Parts: sequence; C-alpha cells; structure tokens
Amino acid sequence: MTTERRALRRDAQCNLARILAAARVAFAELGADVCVAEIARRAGVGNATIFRRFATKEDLLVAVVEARLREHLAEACWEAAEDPGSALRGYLEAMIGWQVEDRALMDSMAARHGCDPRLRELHDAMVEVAGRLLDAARSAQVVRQDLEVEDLVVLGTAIARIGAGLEPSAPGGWRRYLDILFDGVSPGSGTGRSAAARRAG
Amino acid sequence: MTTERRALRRDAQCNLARILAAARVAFAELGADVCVAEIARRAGVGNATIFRRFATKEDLLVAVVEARLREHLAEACWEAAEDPGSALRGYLEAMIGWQVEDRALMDSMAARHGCDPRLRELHDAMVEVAGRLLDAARSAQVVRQDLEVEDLVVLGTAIARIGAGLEPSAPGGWRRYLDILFDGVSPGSGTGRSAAARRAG
DNA sequence: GGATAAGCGGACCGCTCGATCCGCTTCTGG
DNA sequence: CCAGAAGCGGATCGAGCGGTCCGCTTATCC
Repeated sequence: MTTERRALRRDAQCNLARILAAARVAFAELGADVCVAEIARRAGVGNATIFRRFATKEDLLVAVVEARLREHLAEACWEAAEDPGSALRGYLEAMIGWQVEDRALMDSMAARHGCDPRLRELHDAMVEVAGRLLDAARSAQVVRQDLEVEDLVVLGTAIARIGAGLEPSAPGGWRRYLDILFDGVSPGSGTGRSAAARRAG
Repeated sequence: MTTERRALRRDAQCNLARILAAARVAFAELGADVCVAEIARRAGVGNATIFRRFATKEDLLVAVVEARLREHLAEACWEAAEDPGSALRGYLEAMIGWQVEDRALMDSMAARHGCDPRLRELHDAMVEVAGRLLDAARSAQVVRQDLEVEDLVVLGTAIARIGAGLEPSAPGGWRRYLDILFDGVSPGSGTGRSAAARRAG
C-alpha cells in the first residue's frame, strides 16, 4: 500500500527510534498537550527532525498511542478469566490502568468523536471485546440487564480520569472507585469479587 | 475593607454589567478557556475595557463563577428533603446539574488544588454540607459505611464531566449514571429511589 | 456650555506553540 | 576516498493568547 521510497540512513533510523521513545514517555507523563520542543529536547534532536518524520504533531501522537494500544491488546486475554464477572472487571481494570499510566492514551480515549481513524479502528475493536464480555456477564446475571456497552466506555474513561487525578496522592486509589461502580453506593450489595477483595484488605 | 474610590460613571456601569453578562454566558458555554477577545466581542466592548475592571482573566472568571455559586447555594435547601437518602441524592443531582449547565463552573470545581481562595471557601462550604448529608445518610444506613465525603466530591465531578460530554447527544443522560452510582452495576441492589424512578419509567 | 477627569477601544507587545526554511554536516555507494 | 544525496538543527514564521498603551470620546459637575 505505502510505497517505501528506500531505507532510512542509519543515523536517521537511530534518531527516529529516540524520537519515538522520548515521545512515548513524554506523552505518557504529560498528556497529548506536551509541546514538540519538549519531546525534541528529551530525544536530543532538533524539532525539525521530528517534523521530517511526522508531518504533524498529531501524526506522532497517533503513531505512539496506536503502538501502545496494539501492545496492550496483544498481551491481553480477558476471555480466559474464570467467570464472566471477573472477566468484565479484569477488562475494565486493564483499560483504566493503561489510561492512568499513559495520559496521552487517556486523552485519546476520551476524545471519542472526531479522533483519528487509525485509533478509531482500535477503539472499536476494544468496544467489541467489551460487548462480548458484557453479553456473557449479562447472561450470567452478574450485571444489571440494562447495562449497555457504551455505559462501560463512558464509566471506564470517567474512572480513568479520576484515577489520573488521584494518582499522585494515592497511587492505585482508582480501584476503590471501580469497586464502588461494581457494588454501588448502597449498602449490602456486595455481590461481586470486589466485596471479597475489600474484606481481604 | 475594600476602599471604594468612587462610583463608576453611568456608561461604565452599563459596560461592566454587559461584560459580566457576556462572560457568564460565554464561560458557561465554552468553559474557562474562552479567550477574552470572545467575551469582549459578545459584550460589544474592547478587550481593554474588560482588563480595566478585572486585572486578569482569572479575576473575571472567579467573579463570574463565585456569583453563580452563591446564587445556587442561596436557593438550595437539601436539608428539607423527606429522607437522608433523597437529600444526598438531591445534593449530588444539583451539583452535577450546575456543572453540566456551566462548563466554567465545572472546570473550577475540577481544579480542586491551587484554585482561587475565594472559590476555595465556597467549595469548602459545599463539602461541609455534603459531609452533613452523608453523615445523616450513613446513620440511616442508606449508603455504605465506608463512603467518605471526598468520594462524593470525586464521583460528583466525574459524573459531571461525563454529563457535559454527553449533553449534546443525550441531554440529561447523566442522570442514568447517577442511578448506576447509587445502585451499582450489580443486579438486585435497587435500594435507593433511583430504582423506583427506573420502574416508573 | 465648557473644563476636565473618567472611560474607551484598536493597535500593539511578549509569549508559546506548531510548523517551515536553509546553510551546514554526515553517512553511503561506487 | 570522495561526490552527492540524505539528514540535521537553530533561526524563523504565523497564529492565538493574555495583557498594556495611548490618542480620542463622553459623561459629569459647576
């Protein structure tokens, strides 16, 4: 499809790798709003070198986020969980964890509409997985019947945002809110594994 | 305390009122990031006229948000609710509704740390009210015992953010997520009034 | 009605950011 | 080894922002 003109010069290949590595870290730490100059500084290159490989900053962002999403998806296997309830919870836990650890990924997931088609495709794939897990959980009666897959997306991104804000003061504190989401604010509803986890400490 | 130099000229008073009105609408619609030029345009004045009354954009924002918060607080009376559960829910519903209708208010509430002391004071007052309502709800056993007032703040702002994003496509759709928060994802936990509301349609 | 201070607003400044330009350097194939 | 292409990066542009300046207008008070 893409006609590869020719191989990059060796030093250019090295610079490209450093750019991608620096961008990955910088985007993860500071979100999609990091300025290109900061990434160039971390990579030890001039900003023009970045724009020679990526036409726009958005292109670089998409490349980095797409790569990270593919890695995550490749190593994930929620279907292997012991029961539909913990499978669904595992999915949400993973998705939120990724976003808390990578603010640019979070930004990209939050911008559901009008985002880049490449990310859109991956996003849709993840939603499809979520749909299957949700169907199974619904059939097993471990979640309310009126829960839609869009609800999971919305609630997942919301908890991710909570978690990102909470992370400096209470690392991992977002799991508590995933508990609340699963069990609810009301008392005596501890039906999921989160209630057991809370008992265990 | 503040030594009032003298009354504003009549036309200046009029302009100040137009600035405040325009800023209120613009901030509510577009959030705290609206540029001053846009507010000036809407008010039909030059941008310098705004900066003559408010030293910084932040001052204008705080003045507008503070006024709106005071109005909201003045007309609210959650303590009058019939039971502690609906009082707490009414409080959250109001808080979230305000933020969904006023994006600058939402931005200000979300920026909990390092925000202006004037807003901080009002924020603390609201948290105090929430604390009293939560205590009552806990005593009445209508919420889980480990729920803290900080949880309410965090979850409230999260749902507000959900709602703001959802508002164009599904106005009022955030109430569904307040339901889920109260009842939980798990089935058979419909103890609050939200379950009754869902039954009623 | 006129003197005068108060008020006005468009032009402007300084800054940041994404993106481009161009003279210089460095890798590479023959 | 060397010609020439490929690559490099600091300087620079242009747009958008918050905030300031200054010559002109207008309300106010006697």
